[in-house]
Amino acid sequence: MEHKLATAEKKVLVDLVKLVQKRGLEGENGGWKEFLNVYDKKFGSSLSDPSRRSNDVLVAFLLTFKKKEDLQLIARVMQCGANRELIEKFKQETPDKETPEQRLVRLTITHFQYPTNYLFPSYAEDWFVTELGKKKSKVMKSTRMLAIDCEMVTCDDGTEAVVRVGAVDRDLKVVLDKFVKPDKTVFNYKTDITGVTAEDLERATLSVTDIQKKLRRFLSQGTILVGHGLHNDLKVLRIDHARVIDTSFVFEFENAPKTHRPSLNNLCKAVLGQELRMPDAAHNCVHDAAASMKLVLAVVEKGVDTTIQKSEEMLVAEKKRQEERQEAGKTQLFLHKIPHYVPSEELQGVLNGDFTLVVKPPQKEGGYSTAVLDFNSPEEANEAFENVEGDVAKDKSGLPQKMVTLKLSSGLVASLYVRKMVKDESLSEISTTKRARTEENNVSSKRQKTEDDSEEPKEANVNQKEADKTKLFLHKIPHDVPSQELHGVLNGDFTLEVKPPKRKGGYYNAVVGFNSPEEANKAFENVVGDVVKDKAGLPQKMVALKLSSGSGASLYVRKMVQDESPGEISTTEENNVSSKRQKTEDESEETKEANVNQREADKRKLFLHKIPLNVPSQELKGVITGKFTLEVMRPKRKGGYYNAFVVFNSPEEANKAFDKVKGEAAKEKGGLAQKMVAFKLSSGSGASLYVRKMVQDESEEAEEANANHCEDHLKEIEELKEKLKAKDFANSCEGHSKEIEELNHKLKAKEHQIQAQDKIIDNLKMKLEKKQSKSR
DNA sequence: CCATCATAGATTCATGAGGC
DNA sequence: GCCTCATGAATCTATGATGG
Repeated sequence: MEHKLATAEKKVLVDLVKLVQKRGLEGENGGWKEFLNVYDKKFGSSLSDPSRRSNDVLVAFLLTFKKKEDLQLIARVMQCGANRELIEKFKQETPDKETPEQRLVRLTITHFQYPTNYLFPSYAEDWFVTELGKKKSKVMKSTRMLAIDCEMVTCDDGTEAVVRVGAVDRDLKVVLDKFVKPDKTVFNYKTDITGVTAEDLERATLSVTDIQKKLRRFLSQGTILVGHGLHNDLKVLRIDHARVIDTSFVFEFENAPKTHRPSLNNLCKAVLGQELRMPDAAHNCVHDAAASMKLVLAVVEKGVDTTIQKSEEMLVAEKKRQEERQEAGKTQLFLHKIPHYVPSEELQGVLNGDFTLVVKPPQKEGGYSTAVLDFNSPEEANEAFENVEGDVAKDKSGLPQKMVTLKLSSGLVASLYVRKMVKDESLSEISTTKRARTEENNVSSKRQKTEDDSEEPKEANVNQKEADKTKLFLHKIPHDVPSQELHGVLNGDFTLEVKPPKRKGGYYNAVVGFNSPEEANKAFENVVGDVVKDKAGLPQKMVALKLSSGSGASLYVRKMVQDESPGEISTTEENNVSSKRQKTEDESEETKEANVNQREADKRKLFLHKIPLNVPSQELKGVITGKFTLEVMRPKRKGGYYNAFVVFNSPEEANKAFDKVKGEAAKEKGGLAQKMVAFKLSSGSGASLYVRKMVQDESEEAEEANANHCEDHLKEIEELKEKLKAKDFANSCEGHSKEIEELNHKLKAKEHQIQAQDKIIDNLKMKLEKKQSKSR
């Protein structure tokens, strides 16, 4: 074995390692990755693609297998690889001697799916492995063929069992047609498909082993086994045979994707010009076996090409299906990759318009869901799609889609995709060939590009510098900062043009457009923060802002041009405190409303975080009092912590529950109320976690709270000032100057904080006023 | 209806380079 | 030294086709 491995072709070794990996087999050092970690200290499992490893490593890994069945599998794969090589070699050396039958065998066993589908665990005892016969050249030339097909039922243990076997020889003579008695209880006969009933099986006496025996005499001397999807049949019959022709491997429809294996029925229609069975009719294994034999004979005897044109009928059917899909798709939009934690109600907010929403839950827990939106007319669907914020991209098949990032009422940010179900009107003609389709795509992407090219640069080129003077550039904005909140960063009348992050979870940028250079300048000066130069020498300020969600964020505000006269507007001017932010026009009603709704929802929630993984979510119910539902989030990392939301029916209940939590109240970084809770698990061990409110109290009484907050700060400032004075007074030694400086610094920081708070309060007041005037 | 399979698309993760 | 970005590999998911 060692010798065989050492001299094997790289491809064989690579396939072997991949197969071993796929089957989850482990050698003495464990699986492939574990082996790498032990064997290769330098790269370890980071370079785990077998095809990028040397033969030596591959062989060393394969030699760690010592179990008998593993060794047998390895030997078999080696044999398989050797066979393939031999056949290729045979073909190259004597191309004229290859019989048509042998050519089909070669096509089958060199098919890329052959190794995964036709390597059976035939070392097991109840398997029947056929013998080819001694003389290779004779075997290669044998043209005897036998087509088989089976009908299977599902058993109560979920496995499949063969219940009927049909076999047909080269002359289409039926040599076997028997029912098989399964050795397990049948769960589902699937009679409409198999055509087999419980009654049929009452008379059956044969077992799989009996069938193996009956087939044995046909399968010597290099007889070729023929079938459609033959590996399925061989698997249930537990027969391992080396010379096979699988018609689903051999034939392919022109222009069909690689993965689309042809169905037996379609092949019959296209190659033989006759229908195998009426639609919805049950299968008959004798007919199916005969059909695959006829297909092979068509190639062998009539020289039919194995790459076949789709029949007129197929094309028509395809076209019809596509048209139907198009028609239905015109009034629909498709949402996909929706994270599991997005409640379906919140999806309504993603799009505007009148539609019905059908959500398909994720297949696995914690997976993604999809949803279909049905509109009343194609126009409405189109309009709703146009209104979605985001860049249009094409999915794989050329359908337009946009990535949407939405903020949930829970404070989480989720991203999902909105996809149209049809191509854009202008290119909606249905293409029938692949080439036409790709051409169409090229045209459309080109068209998009030229549009983009012609619009943006033209505008920008008119007078770049003049235009830039009226702009400020916000950059390094964390992705979780909603663009609406950026309005609070600057005062003045401006428009905001948001550039989405280049990568998910990355930072995004925004261009702020003012009416005049002066306004832009003024707004920049009013930003709280120190001016620094960026790399290119443009003035910029770092801004720390507090989001309505309570968390903090920082970003940069940069001028787009050099300062012409830096002293023109002084930074020490006092007008910044009282200036009120004007509401920009592009802040739509919907977003405002959505924000309000989110806040309302947030009020009813508490956020538990840093919950150790060993705390069962059930036990969390003991930490919080009251009636609530618990939404547990999955941990982001193994061995880390997890978080959870506690949702109450009303904000009051949430507040009450928070107050009742035992623990010292503190403020987290973003200023939200938070308590650390230590408690005992039922297992006896202790645990601790944090309970946090989701919102900072706002408007009405909340504003008062904010005001109090400010008063607190003022007090603190007074105190600091007094301290400063006292220090000054007590000793003016130089040794204390450092301390004084520090205190001064603190003072300044506090002032900044107050300014920021002021701004937020102003902001909120504005919003409140606006809302009240609206509701009147 | 179900299971299987391969694939494409998307995200996550790890890593190195480079800015601040 | 921390942070981001770019890159590529690994991993996950939905999909669509097959078979019964």
